[in-house]
Amino acid sequence: MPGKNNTYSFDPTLFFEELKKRVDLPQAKYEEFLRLWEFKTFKKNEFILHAGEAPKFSIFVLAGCLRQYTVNEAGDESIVYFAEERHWIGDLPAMRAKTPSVFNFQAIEECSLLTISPENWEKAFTDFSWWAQAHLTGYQRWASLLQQKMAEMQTLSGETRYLNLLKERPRLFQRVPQHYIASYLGISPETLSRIRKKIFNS
Amino acid sequence: MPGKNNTYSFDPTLFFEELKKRVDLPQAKYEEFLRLWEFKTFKKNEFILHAGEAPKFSIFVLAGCLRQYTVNEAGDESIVYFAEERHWIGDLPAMRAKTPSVFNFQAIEECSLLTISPENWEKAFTDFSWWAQAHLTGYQRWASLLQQKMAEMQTLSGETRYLNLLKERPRLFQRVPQHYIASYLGISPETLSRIRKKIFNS
DNA sequence: GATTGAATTTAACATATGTTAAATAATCAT
DNA sequence: ATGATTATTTAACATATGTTAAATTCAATC
Repeated sequence: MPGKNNTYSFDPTLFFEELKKRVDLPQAKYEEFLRLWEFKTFKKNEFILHAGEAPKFSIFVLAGCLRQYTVNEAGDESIVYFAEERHWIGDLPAMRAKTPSVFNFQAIEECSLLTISPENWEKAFTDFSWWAQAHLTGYQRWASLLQQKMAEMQTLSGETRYLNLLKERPRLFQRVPQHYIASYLGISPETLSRIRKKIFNS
Repeated sequence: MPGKNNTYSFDPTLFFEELKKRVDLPQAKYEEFLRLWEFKTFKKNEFILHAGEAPKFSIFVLAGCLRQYTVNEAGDESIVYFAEERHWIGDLPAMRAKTPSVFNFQAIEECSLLTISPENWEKAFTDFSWWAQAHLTGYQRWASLLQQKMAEMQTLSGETRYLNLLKERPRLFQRVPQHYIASYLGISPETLSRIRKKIFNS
C-alpha cells in the first residue's frame, strides 16, 4: 500500500530531541504539537511526492533516507538534497501555494516519516509562535548554507567536492548508491569512479 | 566618509511598494516600520560588510547594485548573489548570532540602501507579525530557488547557464562587469568571452 | 541458489573549460 | 586630455570531465 497512512505506534524521541535543540518547552507542549503530525512509512524506491503535483505534506525523517531531485528538459536527473534521520524536507512554497513542485521526493531506503498537511502547517505556524521563530531561523541558516554550497560548485573541482562531502557527511556513503552521490556532486558516475580510483590508489 | 550614516532625506517609495506586494496595511503602519531602518549610501567599489566580521546590519536596496561573494582558501572569489533595486540582502544568521560572516558585500555602483541593525531586526520580528510572516515565506521561496540554481549548476553547461541568466536578468548585463558575471556563473572570464563570441557570431 | 537486472569500473575518445600570456579595448584618476 | 590601470579578447596549450561502450561486480527476485 503505497504511502499508506500508518497510524499505529512509533517512537517520537528523535522528533522531540530536534525540537528541544531549538526551543525549551514542557513535554506537554511538544506532545500537543506532535498531534499535528501524521506517521507514514514508505518502501525502498517508493515515491513520496511527485514533481508536477502540489505537495500534500511536508516531512520530518524519523528513519531511513530519501532524495530530492529535479529532472530537466533534457531528462537529466539532478539530486539537490539527501534527507536522513532528523532532517526536515519538503517543498513548502509549493505546498502552501498549492502549486506544482519542480522536485521529486523518493525513498532511497525504507522510511519512517512524520508528515504535516498544508492545513496543519499553517495552524502550527499560527498557534505555536516558538515554532514560527525556530522555523524562520532554520530557513535563514539553510539559505546561507545553500549559498556556500553554490560557491563550492562554482570554484572547486569534482574531486575536491567529493572529498568535502566525504568529510561532511561520511555516513551518506555507507547507505546511498554511488551514482546518486555523483548526481549530487554534479558529475557523471564514470567521473566519480575515476576520482575514487585516483584517491584510493595513492 | 565610508559607510557614513546619512540621515538626510530619501525616497522610500520602492520600499513601501515591496512591502505592499507582501501585505496590505494602512500607510501609517509602513511608516512606523520604516523608522526601524536607516538610510546609508556607499560609493562604487566600497565595502559594505566584510567577511570575518559580524554583520552590523541587513539591507534593502533602494538604488544601485552590489555583490555578495566568498573568497576560498585558494584565494578564488565566488559571487553568490547580485542585489539590485528592490532586493533584500545580508547575512542574517551571522548578524543575529553575532558571528563572523563568510560573505563579503561590496557596492558595484554607487548605492542607496536602507539598513536595519540586529537589535531593530529582532524588534521588527517581534512587534510586526506581518513582517515575520512575510519574511518566512520569502525565505522559503529563496531556499527553493537556490536549490533550483544548484540543479542548474549540476547539469547545465556554462553556455546554457549564461543564456538562462541573460533571459532571467537581462538588465544585469548592462551594469555589471563581465568577469563578475563569469564568477557568478562559475566559469573563467576567458571562457565567458569565448561563449559570447560563439553565440554572437552565429 | 540461479537468474536477471542494475551499478560500478574500465577504456578510448571527444569536448568543454581552465591556464598562461599577450594584445587590444575600455575605464579611471590626475 | 593623457597616462595608468583594469577589463576583455584572443590564442596556444593543458586538463578535467563527458560520452560511449564493454566488462565486471553487485544486488534483487523468484
